[in-house]
Amino acid sequence: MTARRSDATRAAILVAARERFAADGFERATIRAIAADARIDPSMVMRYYGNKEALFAAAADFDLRLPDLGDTPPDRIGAALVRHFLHRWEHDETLMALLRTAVTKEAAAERMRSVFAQQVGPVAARLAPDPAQAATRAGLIATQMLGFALCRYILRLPPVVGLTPEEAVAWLAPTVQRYLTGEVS
Amino acid sequence: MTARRSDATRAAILVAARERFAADGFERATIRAIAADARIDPSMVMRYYGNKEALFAAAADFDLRLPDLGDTPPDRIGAALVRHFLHRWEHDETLMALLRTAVTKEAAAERMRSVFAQQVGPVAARLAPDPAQAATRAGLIATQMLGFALCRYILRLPPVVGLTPEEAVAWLAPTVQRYLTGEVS
DNA sequence: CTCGTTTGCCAACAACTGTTGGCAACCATA
DNA sequence: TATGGTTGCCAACAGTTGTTGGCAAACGAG
Repeated sequence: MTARRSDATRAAILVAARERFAADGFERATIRAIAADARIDPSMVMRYYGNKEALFAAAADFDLRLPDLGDTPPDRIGAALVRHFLHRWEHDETLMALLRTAVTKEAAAERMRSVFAQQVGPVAARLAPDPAQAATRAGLIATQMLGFALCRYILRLPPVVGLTPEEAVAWLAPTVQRYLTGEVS
Repeated sequence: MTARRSDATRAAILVAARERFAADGFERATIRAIAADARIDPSMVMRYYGNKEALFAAAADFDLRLPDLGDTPPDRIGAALVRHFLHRWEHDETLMALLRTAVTKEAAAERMRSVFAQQVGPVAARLAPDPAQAATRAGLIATQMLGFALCRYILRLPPVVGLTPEEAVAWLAPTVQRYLTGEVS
């Protein structure tokens, strides 16, 4: 596949779309605003991505990129996971775009579900004492990590915004660790 | 103040507005749809509530109604809080309307912040080992409770939806308890 | 150079949005 | 019964939205 001359435009649209979706959510991010950011005509967005939903699907294509964790001591996996989540969240606005949209668009919610099922699920499956609980444990981890992101990056609750990354890890790691490997109460 | 003849209409509008805001979020919930649900003309909504933002403010007026907890053993407060949150969430769509909107509307986010600061804050202030940490502890509780609500009621992650209320309490109570009274790691 | 394709912009459409003003029916009070 | 405010609906406005079709310039293969 040879590089097309319009690849730069396509990429610029994608970058602008991610920014707008992350900052405003799906409905408030308009094609016109995205096109203006990318310095092209709104009709180009339609030509290259079909429609707004497809553009979002392309812009919100996301991978958690969980590290292997194979050589991490089992009792430190919680901290490693929290640290990784935090890092991903701070350096990639795709997650923010996805969450802001998932709250009101079923298609985005479905993608969020699959991200956690396919990427956190396996980690839980490998480490949970009882494999039958793996999905539940992955779900519980999702509640804590997504809740933290919601409060810190979206709602911007002052006490949560004020935590340093290491303080956040110190507080959340035991929770995630317990959800992953702890006994059922 | 004598009861006006239009009070029933006002109330019907508010009920319909809460339902729509909870189900669709602020932008997708249209005045026309709300009016249709309430079986009145869209212009009535404007006459009685001024504009859409004011209508939302009226519909999303929310109180967590945290119980006194004065006679609850300190080590059971976590469970009591989780149980109460769950109950509130299942029986009042106002919280859902608020959360769905807070993700994209700053005014709603601000209300969410004040709900937690003014209603969860005092509980933490009374029970936290170090009063200086009260706000942080309240914030951490918010991350877990809002994250759980997000995953269960909005994103509908299957493993989280599948938990019975008592299972949810069993899993989350230790987390909330630690955030409230546990030592800093 | 020539010609078909690609890239881009402009203008417009149709649908939907929040919002407004006017008009008819109703009601309580005098 | 007359009057002034209340309740409700209809029609319309102005702005914004996603989306489309056509046209001009630039490009690349022959």
